Amino acid sequence: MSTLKYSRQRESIKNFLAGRKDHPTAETIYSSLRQEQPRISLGTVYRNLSLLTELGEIRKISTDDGPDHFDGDISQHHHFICRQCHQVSDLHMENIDYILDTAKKNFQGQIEGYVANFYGLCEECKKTGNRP
Amino acid sequence: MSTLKYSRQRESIKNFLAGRKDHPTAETIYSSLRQEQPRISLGTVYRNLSLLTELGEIRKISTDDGPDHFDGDISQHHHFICRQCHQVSDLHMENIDYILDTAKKNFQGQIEGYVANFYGLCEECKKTGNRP
DNA sequence: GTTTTTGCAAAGTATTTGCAAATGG
DNA sequence: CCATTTGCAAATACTTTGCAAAAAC
Repeated sequence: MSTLKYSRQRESIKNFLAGRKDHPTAETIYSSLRQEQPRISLGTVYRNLSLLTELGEIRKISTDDGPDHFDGDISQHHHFICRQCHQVSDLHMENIDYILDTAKKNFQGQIEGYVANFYGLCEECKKTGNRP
Repeated sequence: MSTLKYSRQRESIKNFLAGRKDHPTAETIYSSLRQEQPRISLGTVYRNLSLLTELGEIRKISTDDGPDHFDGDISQHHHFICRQCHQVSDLHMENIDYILDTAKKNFQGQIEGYVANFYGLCEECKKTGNRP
């Protein structure tokens, strides 16, 4: 296995994610970082996002459609995805990890984790009454 | 809005899904149906899968990586995705819809539904001791 | 006959990868 | 120096789409 070396790009990506409450896509991260580091490449962003996700330093949020989003907050929480504007927001709520126990009851394999995504209309889209 | 016309291709796709307990991808469905209908196209498969999903006659299963899977069983249940072989299996379990109520407590938007995917090692991969 | 659906191929979106050069330790 | 990371561009994976022909009604 290989040792991890410091990289300014990776550091920026981590910092960028840490400083935001929304959940940007690779493309968004790329565009933003490019203002400070004009030579950073999209490939590098993707490579580092994958690496950081594997390391468990950030979380990847896959939705039913569109690109993946990324979250610098790895604390226990879930996400809400608006079916209208596709915004991803945090959904801090009481711990529901007991659904793991419920799931394990009738399953032979080894369950290690779960992802719960909630769907609907975000506050904004609800207000503006946008149609499905 | 437009009226729906019968199509042999759409019917085959529905039947194919109804006759299986696994959760094939568009590509798998395409390959299988092609043995009976050599001229069916992948585009048609995708178009019908989207349509059937919108109509609520089948379910689309998006995972953290790889192509979407499809499920002909629209009864209330969840899915387990093996991190090793990427197989998707059914996880019939006690109803956990109350997590909706838990989620709604601290959220301003309108939550309409959720998707809970469970991850880990399937029975097979657990046995054969494949590494992560 | 009119509308919907198809097959085909081409385009679109999201992501990964090969490689030589740059950077880190 | 040697190992890792980068930028760039090309490649890949998955899905959607335009259009003329075929099928449904």
